[in-house]
Amino acid sequence: MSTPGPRRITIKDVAELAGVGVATVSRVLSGGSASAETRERVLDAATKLDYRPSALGRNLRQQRSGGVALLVPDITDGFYARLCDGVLSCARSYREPVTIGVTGDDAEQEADLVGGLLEQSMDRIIAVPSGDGEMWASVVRAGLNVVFADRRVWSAGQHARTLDEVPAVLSDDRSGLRTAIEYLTGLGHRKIGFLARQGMNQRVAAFREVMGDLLDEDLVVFARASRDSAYAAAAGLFQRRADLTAVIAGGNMLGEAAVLAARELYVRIPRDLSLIMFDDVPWAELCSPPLTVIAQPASDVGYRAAELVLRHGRRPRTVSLPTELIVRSSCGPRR
Amino acid sequence: MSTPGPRRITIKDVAELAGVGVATVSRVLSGGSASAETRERVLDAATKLDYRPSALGRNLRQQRSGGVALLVPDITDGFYARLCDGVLSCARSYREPVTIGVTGDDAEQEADLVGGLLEQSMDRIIAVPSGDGEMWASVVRAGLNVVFADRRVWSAGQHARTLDEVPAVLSDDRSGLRTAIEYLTGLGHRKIGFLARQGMNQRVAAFREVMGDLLDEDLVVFARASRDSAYAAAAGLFQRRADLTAVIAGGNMLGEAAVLAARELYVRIPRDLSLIMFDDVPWAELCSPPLTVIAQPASDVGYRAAELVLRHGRRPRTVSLPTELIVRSSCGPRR
DNA sequence: AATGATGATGGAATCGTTTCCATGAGCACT
DNA sequence: AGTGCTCATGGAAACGATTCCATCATCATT
Repeated sequence: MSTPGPRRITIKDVAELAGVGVATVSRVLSGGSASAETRERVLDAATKLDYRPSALGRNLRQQRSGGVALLVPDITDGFYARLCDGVLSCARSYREPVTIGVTGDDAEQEADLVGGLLEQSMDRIIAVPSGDGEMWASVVRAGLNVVFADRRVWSAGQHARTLDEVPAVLSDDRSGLRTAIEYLTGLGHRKIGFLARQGMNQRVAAFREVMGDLLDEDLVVFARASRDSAYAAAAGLFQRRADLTAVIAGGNMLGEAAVLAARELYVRIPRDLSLIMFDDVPWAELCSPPLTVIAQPASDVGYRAAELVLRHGRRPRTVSLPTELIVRSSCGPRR
Repeated sequence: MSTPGPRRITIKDVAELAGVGVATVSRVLSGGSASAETRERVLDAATKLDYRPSALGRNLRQQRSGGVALLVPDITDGFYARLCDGVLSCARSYREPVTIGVTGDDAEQEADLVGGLLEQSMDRIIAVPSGDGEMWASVVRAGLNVVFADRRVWSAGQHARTLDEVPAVLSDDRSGLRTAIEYLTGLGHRKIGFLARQGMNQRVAAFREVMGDLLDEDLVVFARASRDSAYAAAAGLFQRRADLTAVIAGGNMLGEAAVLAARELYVRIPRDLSLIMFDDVPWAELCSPPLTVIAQPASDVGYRAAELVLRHGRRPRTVSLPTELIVRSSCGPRR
């Protein structure tokens, strides 16, 4: 069926043509020391033969496969798509392949995925973590090079130490939220709701903190990862609490759900309800009315995380990227 | 710094504990023949030691690394994000890791990426191809297992044969376009424009064909992959041809650009201009006015493509998935 | 001149798996 | 009893790189 084909060019061929040993070729090609003359001969031979080192051989020897793994909850969500894009673009400049896995914000799936990566001897992971600290702690202790992006796992119990060591690139939810809430209170709003997705602990915590006395725990609701669940959460909140005058959606899917639910229930934005959404997606401007948003540097988060995991130099504990309130037309004064 | 740690459990350890040779262990674990008793002993030993085969060793021996590569123009585009999601979800059920690369619809970057994959000895690629046939033909001849998704490369010259053999999963642009154009002509439109992105040859060809006598070549315009370019193309078209009464956007980024440009230029949709967009994204419904779209089964395209490349059974040449016109409010009668 | 330090070099081991091949046992048939 | 067949089995050879280690040359220092 398939012809034997031309044998792959190996380091041995290069060594032979250059009249040196394989060890020397390896050294030259990976930047080790060698005399100028030898170096030239080797390089010559390599180009003449169009030699491409096999990642397979290298990987086995080094007991680690190259490349980076990236775990996100949902690649279909514009925010994570941009985050991926950032990672991809950084990894590209290092010529490192990126393996992507979708966790669906589910601890079990995440653990599964990580298991697969372990089997592949992947030792660099960028993750938007969903699972419990237990699992991540064990991964870190196994010597894997982990960087968290967008959120980190809560240090719990005995693993606190291990997990606090893990670098993370986050967007500064708190400051964005603060600006947003100040903006809303400035417009007279007092009953402000928050639409969250499970796993958004950090963001919710920031909301609670910034709201301070104004906080009404009954106004923060959680949805699962699906669109339907987001819609249900939004619709439920709107119906349950007629006194609600403003709401902050914790992500673009939540925002979408809020707009839809509002429309369905004849709640007019911004007349009856002011809406601010986390994450500035292209359609926020196309929406009717154009949505006021807290813009997040999704792509930068990914890029920086990739840098952290790839450069591997001195590692700052955690970096926090600024968010920005972009005012459009979805907020109005309290009526 | 790092402790030597417990040595990895290898097949040799299992063999020793089970009192058999490594060859036997390998056979048992990969479903070869062995006596019932031996099989049990091996399986026992493996679980007792919590043995995980190393993908590295296997890969080197088999001269191919597992997993699938996926090349898309832009992961930030909702359509391709869904396509990725489909691939990911299929690959998951085969426990195969997926490596994603972004081509930016650029032949050179694509070739670069493919080079990287070659180096990794990846031999299964799902691609939304951007590059020339030359390159893909050589990849296919090198024995790689390629499946095209969303579009295929045009068979040119001597490579026609090779490339026609490559399976592809496409969405049936033609039928969707036909319905859309019939819908528009039914509303009285005659001057119908098409906003395309470079590389959308197939879709443009379908447009030309379906339009037949109505086709005005001056009304089909091309943009590059960026948002800005899409906006420029749309705005340019709207300004240049005041007699335009309807336009079809070849993708969601083009549609977005069209809405924005129209708004900017005080072109009212659907009063002054009817708009139909390829791809039903969540925000199409949130847009003002809600957009009439040609829905594409992006996720299915990805899923089927992954199936094709992974199952590798008898391979149908090409499969075409249906598209559907979803009428909302962005089209009106010609004025 | 003897000694030591430095640097370039190549042979060989190593990584963990799959697979080729030879061996030997068991069995049926002549 | 001898022959041939089918199995299960294990040793050993790949796969292609990196890297340890020993060797040797060169040069400076005492």
